Amino acid sequence: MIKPSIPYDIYDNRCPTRDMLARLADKWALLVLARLENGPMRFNGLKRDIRLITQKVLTQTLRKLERDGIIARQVFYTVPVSVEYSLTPLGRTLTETVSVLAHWVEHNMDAVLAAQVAYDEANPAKIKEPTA
Amino acid sequence: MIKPSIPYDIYDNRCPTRDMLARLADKWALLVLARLENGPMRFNGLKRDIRLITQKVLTQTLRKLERDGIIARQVFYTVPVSVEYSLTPLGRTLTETVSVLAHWVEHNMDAVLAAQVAYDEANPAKIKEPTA
DNA sequence: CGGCATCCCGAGGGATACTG
DNA sequence: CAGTATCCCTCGGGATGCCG
Repeated sequence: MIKPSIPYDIYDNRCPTRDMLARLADKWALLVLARLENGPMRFNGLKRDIRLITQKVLTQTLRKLERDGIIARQVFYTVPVSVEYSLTPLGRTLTETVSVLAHWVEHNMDAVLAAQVAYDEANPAKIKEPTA
Repeated sequence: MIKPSIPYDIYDNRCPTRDMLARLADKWALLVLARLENGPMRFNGLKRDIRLITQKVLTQTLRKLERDGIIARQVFYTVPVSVEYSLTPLGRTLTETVSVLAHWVEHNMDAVLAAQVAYDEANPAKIKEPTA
C-alpha cells in the first residue's frame, strides 16, 4: 500500500485518474465486470452472455482490465485450450460499485423512459423545412 | 412507480437498458454527475471544473442527462442569462453510485499503476523489426 | 477454443465562428 | 453567459480470414 504522493484529482486532465476513469466508463468494460461478479468465466461464455459484443472488442476489453489489475487471466492447457477470467481482489472492490450501477439502470428504467417522453413532448424536434 | 412489465436485462442487446448504460458509461457524463453532487452549478462553472471538456460536448452531455430525467435545467433571465444545472431526485440516487466509482479510481490509482508496471514487465511490447 | 491481423466505415467529438 | 451551426478528422469498433 503506497501512500499517494500526488493528490489524485479526477477533474485534472493531467491526472492519470482521468484515463483510468475513461477506461472504466465504457459500456463493454462495465458489462464484463458486472458479469464476472458471480465467479470466473471463460472467454466464449462472456461472449455469449454479453450479446453483440465482438471477439475483438471483448479481447481488447479483457486485456485493458487485466493490465489495470482488475481481472486475472488463467490459461488451462487442455486440448483445445480454455481460458478463465476472474476478478482480482482489487477488482472485486470495484465490481461492487459497478454492479450497483448496472442494476440501477434496470431498476430505474421505467422512470427514465417516462422522463424521455415528457422531455420529447416539451421539446418537439425542429425539422428543417426546405421552403419549396 | 410503474411496475416493469418486461424484465429488464442489461445483457440483452434489445433491452433499452443497454442504451441507457451506454449513455452513463461515458467519462464526460460521469464527471458531470459527480460534479453536481455538491449542489447546482452553472454551465461555465462545469466547463471550468471539468478540464478540457469542450462546450459542444458539455452541452450534448447535459442535454442527454436532462432528457433521461437525471438532471434539471433552470434558466435565469438575467442579463446576460445564467443557467443552472442540478440533480433531480432520480439523479441523486444515481450520483451516489457514480461518486463512489469516481472516488474508487482516486483511492486505488496507486494499485492500478503498480499493476500496469507489473503487466508491462511480464508482457514486453513486441516491436516490428524491419529486418534490414 | 481463444485468440491475432487487416481492412474499412461512420459516428463522436475537437476547432472555429456566430447569436439571443 | 450559454448556447447553435459547420467543418473536419480521428479512431472505435464491425467484418472477415487465419492460427496454435
